[in-house]
Amino acid sequence: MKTSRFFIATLKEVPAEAEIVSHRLMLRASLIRRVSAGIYTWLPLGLRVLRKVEAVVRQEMNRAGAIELAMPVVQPAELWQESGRWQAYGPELARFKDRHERDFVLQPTSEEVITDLARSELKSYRQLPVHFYQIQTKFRDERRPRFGIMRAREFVMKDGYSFHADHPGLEREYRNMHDTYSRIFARLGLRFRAVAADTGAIGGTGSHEFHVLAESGEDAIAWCAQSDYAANVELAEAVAPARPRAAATQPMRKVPTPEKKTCEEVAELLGIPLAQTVKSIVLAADPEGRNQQPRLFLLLLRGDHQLNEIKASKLPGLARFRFAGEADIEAAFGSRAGYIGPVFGAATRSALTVIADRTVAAMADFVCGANQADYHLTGVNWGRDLPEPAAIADIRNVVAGDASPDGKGRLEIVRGIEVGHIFQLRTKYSEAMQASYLNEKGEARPMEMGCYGIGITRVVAAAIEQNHDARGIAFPSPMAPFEACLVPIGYHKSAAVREAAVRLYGELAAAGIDALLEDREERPGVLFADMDLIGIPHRVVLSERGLAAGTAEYKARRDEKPVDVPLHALVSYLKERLAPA
RNA sequence: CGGGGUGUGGCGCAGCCUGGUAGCGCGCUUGCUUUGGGAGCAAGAUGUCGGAGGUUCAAAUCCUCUCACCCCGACCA
Repeated sequence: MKTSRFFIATLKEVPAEAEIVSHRLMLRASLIRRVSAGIYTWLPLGLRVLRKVEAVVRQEMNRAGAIELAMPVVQPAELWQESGRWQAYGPELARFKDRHERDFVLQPTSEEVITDLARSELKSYRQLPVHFYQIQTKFRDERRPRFGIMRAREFVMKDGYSFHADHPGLEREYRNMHDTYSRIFARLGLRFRAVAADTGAIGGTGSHEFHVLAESGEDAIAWCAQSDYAANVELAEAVAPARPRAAATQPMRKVPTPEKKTCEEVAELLGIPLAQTVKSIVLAADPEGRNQQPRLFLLLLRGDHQLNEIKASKLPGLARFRFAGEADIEAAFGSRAGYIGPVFGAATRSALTVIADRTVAAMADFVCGANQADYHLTGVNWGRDLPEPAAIADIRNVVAGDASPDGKGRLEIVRGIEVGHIFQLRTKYSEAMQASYLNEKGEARPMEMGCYGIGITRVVAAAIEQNHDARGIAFPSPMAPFEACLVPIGYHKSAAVREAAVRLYGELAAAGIDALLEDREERPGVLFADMDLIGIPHRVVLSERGLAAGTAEYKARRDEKPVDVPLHALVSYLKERLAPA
């Protein structure tokens, strides 16, 4: 491809709309342009990148035995009513009526349509297992689209759905997809990690997320260098301290702490480590009934730890909790928020449920609020100053240095961008939509289902987050818009350079190298800057000087300095660099 | 949805407080020079100042309403 006949519309300045690196670079490099919030045009350069990612995904999915099909973007409401998602999905699901006033949705995923297909086409165990997938546009009316293509409303996803006669069959395919996804992201040249994810209400062994590691990632991942444990922090278990609780060494004392409300302030005032303090969080669960009081829960966490709301919501009675208000707190504790604690009389105790984090349950001589404004208690000990906690649970986020739940080392925390998710759906949809098959005995059985997604468009943004420098994008070769570029110096001045460039370009094309010939009438600096910005991984420069010496100059995008390569050896040299396919 | 912010040539911004000829840089057009890391000089073109209403002799500027977009929180590929 000649650049003069392609569309490159790079920007020197960053549009004000962009905040994160990948978004800025995608705009500057002319990969995308915004049309509306969370809705983008993929310019020719960006589309090439997208297609390359798709190609790798498609190839590996096919290799894994999945079969590609294409389902509609516009889907009838009836199927969604049948699965229950018409009611369950909420405003993220874009709905509209056609001219006959019939309801439709813009699909955010396609479980309904695929299950509808399966129930009408798959009748016998002999037809199972089967795995269908598509690569196609999705729409989710996000409450807050952001970061350009990273969290768009319209995006491209590879979504696959597998059907099985039994759970072991599903588990086999699940492992197959786990391996396939790992191969895909490895082939794309990304540093990634597969992590255990929340399985929600469905349960089972079944859900992993694939995260591209990047500082700007929205998710925190806990992983263990000494084992293969990795989990989303939302899910990662904080195990109980290995050491038993120490014996009490201090008497309980009430100390004045005027205007010091947070654990940090109190620790600083008293000159003690933050880890010696206990913070008290009050949650309220509103009852279904009309005039009943909300039930209050006092959650105790070490001062330097954070509440994990997902874990809390899984405790009995807290499925739909909210944070208690000032009024709730004062009514129960007789003190302002900021000074409350677990040491109180029977009246208060009967009004609420105390839940201590595992770490707090093992603390001794700790500091907490005194349930009296401007006072805290020090030297507090379980069993002596207050009853042993009624309930002990894991309610905090893990932090770096925590023991790994598999007992094989310590956890580290890294940030990641979720680009893939695999899930064992089991029979959720097949039961709701009566997708059953006949087994060997002629009995009807609901199909076991799995679903598997990769955010194709997000992969592009994530790859840029992970691979960029001051000059622009440094695409991993497998997803670069072009594999190599040929930059002749003086293309429009020197017949020798022009002829050499055209000849070499022909040789590269013949060798199957997807190269870009930079023939725009611009100064060299402009051309170099553009090629660096759009992230072409390999660059060859031709000049009169080099031609006279019988050499061309080669530089990889990430190299500091170029090297001279004899012209006659250039194609084989390049092929070697491009190598691993 | 809640909170914060921004809308001025294609892009990045100043001007607004204190009302009075709409400006700067980049980009674009033409010409000359330049040509190994985003060139120089000269001459140009491009604005209903997001929209509507109001105050005023006069509104980019003050007031009201509205729309769009961005950023921070609960969700997901």
